[in-house]
Amino acid sequence: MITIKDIAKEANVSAGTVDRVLHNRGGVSPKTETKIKKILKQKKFKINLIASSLAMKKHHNLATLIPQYDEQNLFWKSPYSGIQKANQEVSAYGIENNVFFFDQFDPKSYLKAFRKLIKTEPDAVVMVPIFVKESHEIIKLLHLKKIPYIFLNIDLKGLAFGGSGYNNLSYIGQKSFDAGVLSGKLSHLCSKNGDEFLIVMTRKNIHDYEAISDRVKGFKSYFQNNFPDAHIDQLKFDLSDGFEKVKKKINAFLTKNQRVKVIMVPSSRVSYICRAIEKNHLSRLKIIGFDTTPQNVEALKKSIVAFLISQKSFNQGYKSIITIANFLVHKEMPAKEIPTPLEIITKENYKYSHSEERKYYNEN
Amino acid sequence: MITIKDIAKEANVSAGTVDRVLHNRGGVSPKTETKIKKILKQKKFKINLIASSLAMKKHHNLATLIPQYDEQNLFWKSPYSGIQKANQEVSAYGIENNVFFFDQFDPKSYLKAFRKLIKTEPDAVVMVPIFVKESHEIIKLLHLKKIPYIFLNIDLKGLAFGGSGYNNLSYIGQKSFDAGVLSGKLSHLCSKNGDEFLIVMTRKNIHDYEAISDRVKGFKSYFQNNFPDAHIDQLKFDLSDGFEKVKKKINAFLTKNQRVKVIMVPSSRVSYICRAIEKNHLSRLKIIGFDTTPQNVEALKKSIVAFLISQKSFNQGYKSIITIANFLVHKEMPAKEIPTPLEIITKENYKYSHSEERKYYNEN
DNA sequence: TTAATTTTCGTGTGCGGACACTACCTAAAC
DNA sequence: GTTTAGGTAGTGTCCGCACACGAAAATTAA
Repeated sequence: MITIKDIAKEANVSAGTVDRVLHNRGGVSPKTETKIKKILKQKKFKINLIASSLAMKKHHNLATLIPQYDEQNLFWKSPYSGIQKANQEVSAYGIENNVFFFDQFDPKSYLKAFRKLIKTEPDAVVMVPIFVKESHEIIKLLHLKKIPYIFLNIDLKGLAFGGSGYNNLSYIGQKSFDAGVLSGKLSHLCSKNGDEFLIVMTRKNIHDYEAISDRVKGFKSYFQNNFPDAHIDQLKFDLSDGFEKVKKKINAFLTKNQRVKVIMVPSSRVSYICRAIEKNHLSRLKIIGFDTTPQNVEALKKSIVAFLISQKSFNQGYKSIITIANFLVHKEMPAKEIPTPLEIITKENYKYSHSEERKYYNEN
Repeated sequence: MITIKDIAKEANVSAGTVDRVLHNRGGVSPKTETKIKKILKQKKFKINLIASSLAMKKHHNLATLIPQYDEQNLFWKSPYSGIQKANQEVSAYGIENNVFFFDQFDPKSYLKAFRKLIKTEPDAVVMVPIFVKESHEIIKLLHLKKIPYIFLNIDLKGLAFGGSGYNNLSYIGQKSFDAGVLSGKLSHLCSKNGDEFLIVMTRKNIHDYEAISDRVKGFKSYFQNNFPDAHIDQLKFDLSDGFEKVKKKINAFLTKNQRVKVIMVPSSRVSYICRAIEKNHLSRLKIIGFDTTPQNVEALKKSIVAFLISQKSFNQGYKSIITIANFLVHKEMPAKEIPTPLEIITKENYKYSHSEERKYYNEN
């Protein structure tokens, strides 16, 4: 292993000078600089990240703004776990992360949580920009204070700051449209000629309306581009609809439309829909949904749901922190978009798919 | 962040004493030991791995024994890339890894490569135990020299050492049987009542016979457990069969058996089979294969292949090195089996699935 | 009580790099 | 010729931990 001292000796300079060259910190004459650079390349010197980050140890102060999860809505538990795992890892690098929760249905709590957050004067922010208007306010302030921020799970677009869009360092999450395309492909693969398709939308999680509608668009686009004659129906439910009403409506529809053989639920509420469907219908149906919430996985294991498309939200949370930590510590510029894999989960491969998440749970 | 010094101050002892407690190195009176341990827990002290590994920096010497890849057989390129990536990362921890290649069809080259390997006196070995008899010899020697070893990609079983099996630290790879079950599920999902299934086996890669036959067993078991009436045919080709012969045989079979609608190829040679199948047959077929070799991905993108089941061999290689490095540096005992996810790849999600591998390629 | 041991613990150094501080040298200004 | 500023380069300290060495304290033997 080549060290700075090795290079220094070779070039007849001190370690300090080599260091200056390595970090372009100036104060080195062109002659010695080129000499050192040559030796650097020749010996294939690479900074020892271990030693480097130990020596740097500035105290960085992160902040994270994410929705609170509860038993009704377990979706946000997963990214939070990933964030916790990452927090543990980066703490050795002198990075501390404060997490601030808000109610995903209450914009006011969002702003309130942010106000708390900003008081900690973070060096960078990871946020889930659920509410459009409020996020705009928040980001304006972050921009003003020159605090870098990244979007987690939701890719807020907008014509902010004179049409150039938001200046988030990165977006970490799923490409919803492509996820929809994939659900279209899977739907089609497990159908035969003449089968009809049904999209069931629930408005329970109003916030990710964007993502859900993109999935639907992707789904439709798959068929438009490949099998434009396919017959696609759509059912919409509202927050206010009770379970019984949903049940009645959907079963009536399925009774009337016996050729519907595949159902796609573009939200994470597929298990809810499954519970509403009567058994005599279930047997002829292939059902495709999103996200591996505990309830959805249950339905998958019972073979009620054929496919779940996972966005590995645990990894999303994990990656968001690691990404911003690398940015702060090693000045590593992340990609503007870090798309999550579109993971196809079935009853048969589930147990292999979230091993890291489960491992984390077991250890804690 | 809590440091050893913080603990020492709190306990009125020196850092050295805390260190002794932390590593059970003895020489500490029971009184102070319990006192320190209490404070350790109370303050939730965790060793700073960064500083720790910097201070430890013993020089570890790894060795890897894997098949050489070539244009005929690109499968082994992927794990090698993963290994290279890991090598880079662990080099900062003072770990050097020497890779030794052999011809996957030549047991002699396997032994020869190993003889070279053992001369470097490695502290641990990562190996792909392709050849049963020769591996037995190799492992006997490793056992004798007390060199820990892990299996990569192939899970060699055997009644060695008095029936207890091999003492590999870990196996990193796919659970072939379950991968077969998954292929069965996918096959079934994209079939309808009355469709017949065909398994096409090539004997080109004779070494992973075990894995391939396990996949077939898994495939069949899926149907036996769920749809025992399913009609499953099987075609076998030999190394000696030329492409033309394969072509003739398979097309004749498909012409005769028009109800065959799904083909499963349990090896990584699915694209080869696809090339052999005439277009008029292809249009009615759903084809499922294994491994994302460049040729297979090509067939996937052309919608000839419906599903590929990937074992993420890049990650396998990567993980094998990381695992053994953690074992050497942090004495972290790995799980006896580290199964790779069974990743379902389609045309639509391919681009999101191997991002790390591609990122690595781009950077190098 | 003192000497000889053994047990227990404190100190110092180094891992590789980052960075502040200082020392030197040259050249321009006086 | 002396002063001074500006550009270069060297030195030292610290990051948090591991480990060797030896000192102090406690115990035992004489």
